[in-house]
Amino acid sequence: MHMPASTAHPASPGAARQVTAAIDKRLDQRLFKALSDSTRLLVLSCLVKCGRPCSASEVAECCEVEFSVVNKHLKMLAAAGVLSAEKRGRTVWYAARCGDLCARLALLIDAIAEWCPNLTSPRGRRFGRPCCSPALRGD
Amino acid sequence: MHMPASTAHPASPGAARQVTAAIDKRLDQRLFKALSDSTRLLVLSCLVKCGRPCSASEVAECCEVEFSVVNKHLKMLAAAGVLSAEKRGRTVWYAARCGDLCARLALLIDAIAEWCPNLTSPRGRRFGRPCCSPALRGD
DNA sequence: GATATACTGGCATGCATATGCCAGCATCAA
DNA sequence: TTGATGCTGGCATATGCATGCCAGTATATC
Repeated sequence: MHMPASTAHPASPGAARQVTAAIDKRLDQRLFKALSDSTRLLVLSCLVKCGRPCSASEVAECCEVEFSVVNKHLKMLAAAGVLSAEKRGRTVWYAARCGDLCARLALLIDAIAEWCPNLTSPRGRRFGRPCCSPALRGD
Repeated sequence: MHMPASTAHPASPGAARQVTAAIDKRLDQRLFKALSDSTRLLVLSCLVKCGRPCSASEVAECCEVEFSVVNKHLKMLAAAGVLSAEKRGRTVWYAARCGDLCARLALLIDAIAEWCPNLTSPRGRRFGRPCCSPALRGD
């Protein structure tokens, strides 16, 4: 993982690491991690479609996944900010924090939009121009 | 405010699996996977900040990561649609497809927005109402 | 053709983590 | 109190995958 630094490349290794540190913060790797597992997507979809807070045992029953597995995924999703968790008595009620989820994904869009200003997505949202010219990209 | 645990769940297991299948397509798990690794984020940031197509060896030197490792990550990012790849002679030129990336993330927003209509993000984008009422969530 | 360059693909290794089981704790009802 | 319920956390196992090495292939140059 260690090679001599080069002057040929526009972005120095140090600069790249700084950029990555920023990306790690702004793109929120934990959110991607949380959404990159199929079981967690199943759990999330269950809660979103349910539309009300559910207990871990309800979700486990709905998803047909072992309780302790679902429980751990629920805690992870809550830690990533995708779910809200509220303990009442001996039961923890989990609910999809759709508002937060949308907002955080919007922040991702904004972060990437800063890289590529003035680009328009197919759905009509405005982002920016491609960061690489068509001639350079070869398209 | 208490949910009887014995009550049948609104979303049946079969329905949940169907929903998940849809989410797997629309939320594009592969994109999350591609963005959930720190080395791949480093590679992506290098290419984004560079602003022009780079060869695998350039990226490897820039990121101080072993060539074959970078090469595999570049292929994975390209397979996820994050990078464009064009072979010219014996060199493959990779470039960040910022436009596509923004567009695909916009699709994610749209997908989630359908779950939670009429919600506004802190940056002023409009998404929807929370899918769970404050009373049910206990806020 | 000979050689150097650039990439590809396979394999082994180590690490992270998803899963499943289970003991234990906290809470509630009788 | 006692028993039942619901969740927590630890452990072992299995799996996926990131990494690194290396042999092989494709291409360009001499």
